Amino acid sequence: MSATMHDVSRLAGVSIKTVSNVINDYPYVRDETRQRVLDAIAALGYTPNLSARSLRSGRTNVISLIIPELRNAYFAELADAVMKAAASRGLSVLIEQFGNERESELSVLQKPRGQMVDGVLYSVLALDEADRDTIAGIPTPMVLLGDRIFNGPKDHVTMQNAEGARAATDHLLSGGRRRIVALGAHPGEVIGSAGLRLAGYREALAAHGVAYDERLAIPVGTWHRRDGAEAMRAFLALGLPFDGVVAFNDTLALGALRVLQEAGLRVPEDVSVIGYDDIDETQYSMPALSTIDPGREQIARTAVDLLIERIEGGSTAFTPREIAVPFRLVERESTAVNVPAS
Amino acid sequence: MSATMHDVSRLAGVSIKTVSNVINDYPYVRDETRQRVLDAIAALGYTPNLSARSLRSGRTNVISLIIPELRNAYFAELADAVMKAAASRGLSVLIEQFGNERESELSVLQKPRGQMVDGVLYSVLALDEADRDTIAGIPTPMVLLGDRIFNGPKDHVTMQNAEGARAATDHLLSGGRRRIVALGAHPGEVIGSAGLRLAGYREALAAHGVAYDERLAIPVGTWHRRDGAEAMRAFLALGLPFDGVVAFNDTLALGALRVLQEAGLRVPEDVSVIGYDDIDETQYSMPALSTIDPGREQIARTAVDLLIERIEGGSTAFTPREIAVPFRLVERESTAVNVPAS
DNA sequence: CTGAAAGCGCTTACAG
DNA sequence: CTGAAAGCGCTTACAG
Repeated sequence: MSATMHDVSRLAGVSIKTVSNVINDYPYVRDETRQRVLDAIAALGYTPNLSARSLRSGRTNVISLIIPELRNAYFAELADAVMKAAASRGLSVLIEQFGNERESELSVLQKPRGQMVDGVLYSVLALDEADRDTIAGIPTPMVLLGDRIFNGPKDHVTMQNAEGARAATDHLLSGGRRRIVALGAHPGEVIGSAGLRLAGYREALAAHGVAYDERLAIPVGTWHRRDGAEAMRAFLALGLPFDGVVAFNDTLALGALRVLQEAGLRVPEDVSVIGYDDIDETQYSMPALSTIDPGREQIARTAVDLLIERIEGGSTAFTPREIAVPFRLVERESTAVNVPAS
Repeated sequence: MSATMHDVSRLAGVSIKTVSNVINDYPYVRDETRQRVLDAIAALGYTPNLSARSLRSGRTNVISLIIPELRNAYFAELADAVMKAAASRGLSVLIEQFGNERESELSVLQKPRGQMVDGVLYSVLALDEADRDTIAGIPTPMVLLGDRIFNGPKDHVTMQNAEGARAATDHLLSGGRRRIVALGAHPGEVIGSAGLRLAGYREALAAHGVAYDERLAIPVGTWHRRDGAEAMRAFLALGLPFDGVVAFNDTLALGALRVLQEAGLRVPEDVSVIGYDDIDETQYSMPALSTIDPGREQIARTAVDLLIERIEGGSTAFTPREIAVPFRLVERESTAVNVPAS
């Protein structure tokens, strides 16, 4: 029902190849011919059939972004950054969510929807080195975001988790805090964000000569606001002294903030609090939350660029690369007060 | 390079049509034949080429969702709901953002990416009745979300804006509040969310015999947290007495909440506050925010279902329908205290 | 229940 | 600078 290239070529009095040349900005078309074709396109309201183009060219110009959940502000902001980076390279983005279940993470990764996209950006959550072969076996060009799979089977854009957490902790220590809670630990984890951030926290303590007290490293499984609030409430009930909180993401920090204030503790006077991620909301919380900006925009741009190279180069062309994007310490109200070092 | 139907048919010793029948669950295939085909598919790791299928069938099984911005929690949650509703009907979702500029809203609507999707869900922001013909002229099956275009050119799923705002206002009035700020007005607007919500606010006042004081209807152009905070700060500077706030969305309410508390006003004791949208965060703010749940899940399901009907029925098959989804008042801490009626 | 054939609308060598 | 032809990998009548 809608016009095809044949209709355009007939109306313009040229061959279908010439129409294709005009559409694809092939340079060697006479101006007059080009104009005739352009006029015909406008007159017919012609738009190329993208399925036909994809079938023939093998490219869809769509990539997918596989994330746990869009309702999580961190991933919504990541998706926004990826969509903008992709748009600047002429790509559209198909978002797929897998939630918090390992099963569904695996099945989303493997389903044939992959046939409709040129490549995949995948923000790893539950999978780890044990799943290396599974991921290596996926033929679609793929770039990983996140931190769990090392010596990776695919290109990988990471943030500097340990370094960022170290800087966050150092920031509180430099403000005179000595009893600093680490909120969001995953005991036993080594290569995930929680493990790396805990390592950074410990490095900072060591550098300042402060002993690590494992009672201050609070385990929190999932990193939602409710989890942060509950964990902080439980910690307060223990009655241990503390003067700072390094939360392993902003959402945990915001949940903790609320509980601290309900308990009558002043932030930052009594407790200095810092998060991780620099989600938009940290600018507006009360008090505004200090945090680590992991370099989201740069992560998105880098990942899209690597993926395009993979797509164009054939996915097995060269060995996987790992790129760590620099972070930035963002100082706001929640850490604005120094105390005399004890 | 990857296997095709021909490879499968050759390996299974059947015709290509039989392979197609198996893949598409055509019932009249002998069990033994089906199994041979299934084995061949597994052996070759065959997955259908979706571009070829789309070219032939005219269907991509992808719809697009056109929204202002994913970083806004309301739209992230809407996108989540739409993706879940779409997935349950076998559809993927391509998200397109247009930001806050009218120009870009128009251009996203009209770009040929439409050729790659079966239909479009479009959350109207800046366009209105003046753009009716533009929207009517778009051939792609389309369902509108939002409130600005009436006697619409397309199917339309709306929330009950006026009724919801009326219920929110009535909730504060029933709690004894009499000087209620309306936060987020768009002066002169009639058919948009702001106009409708203001109308609902006024209806509730009238029903309680409270005179409308236009100094309490605070204009706020965009509805971000910063805007709510700034508008509330400016209002406090006027020194007018008030005891309640009906914010036209949750984000405004959260911004206002912070400023009220900074100014030493207690919520809900001194000022009762209610928002609109029921975004996840309202459960965790301090205090937890009362709000109107506009029925997001139902909006998403209804819109996806209408769109599928349009896609399957041909987009001009019947006259546009308008469906208003019921809302729900969600009472939380921010309105939990009644005061004696003055 | 299964097969042979046409064709969806493009792009891409190959010619000229 | 432009044309004629092949073919990407499916689905869909049409037969039998």
